[in-house]
Amino acid sequence: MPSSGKTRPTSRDVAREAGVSQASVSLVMGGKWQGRISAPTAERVREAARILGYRPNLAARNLRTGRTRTVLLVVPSLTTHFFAGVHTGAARVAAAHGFSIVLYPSPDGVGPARDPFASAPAALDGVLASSMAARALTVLRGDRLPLVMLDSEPHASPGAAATVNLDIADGVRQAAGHLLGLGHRRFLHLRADVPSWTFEQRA
DNA sequence: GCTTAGGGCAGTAAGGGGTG
DNA sequence: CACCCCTTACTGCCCTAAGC
Repeated sequence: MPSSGKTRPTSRDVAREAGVSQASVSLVMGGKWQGRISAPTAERVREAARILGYRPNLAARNLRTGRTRTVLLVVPSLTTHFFAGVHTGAARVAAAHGFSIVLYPSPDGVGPARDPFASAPAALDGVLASSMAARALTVLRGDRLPLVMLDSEPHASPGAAATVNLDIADGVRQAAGHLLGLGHRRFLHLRADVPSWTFEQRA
């Protein structure tokens, strides 16, 4: 049972329940026990954790590792299907790698995005920015946070670890070709009045 | 009012007991 | 002696209590 009236069991509680040290619990729960802990002992630890309802304390883990396994996703808008899709995909991939995504809307994708935390570099492990200008993220990421740019001008993000873009120009060419093939000859391009690399490519 | 000590929690390097 | 399995001791940062 959880010790000393606490509402939440700790790894020490699990260790006591399983009859092992706290370090062994850490190895088993972290999936790093193979070769260091016997299978029966690992199973005993897992069973004790299950009985107590133990879940690792993320604050303590972050304290020890100095990492938060949290990535900030910065998007210009929360009300379009495109960015909903970006978030869904990012969250799915992040979860598969043990990361979580914090969504942060920065309505002006060009101007500087404000830091939503007291210090983003202390609260985050990285920044994903969709359809933003890299310079808009200076305040957010400082000179430490890794940055991946989505849907952004490839050569205007010198600090980015990677840039992921759709082949917008070819997509528009194909769409135009399709319409031409259907016999259409006059087109209207209705575009947003926002200075954006994506819109320029599309135009 | 300021400083110091200690608690909280999980991760990990280093080390030790037991066995073949 | 080598290896397996596990423990010990320490670390990180922040907050609070205790002491001066």
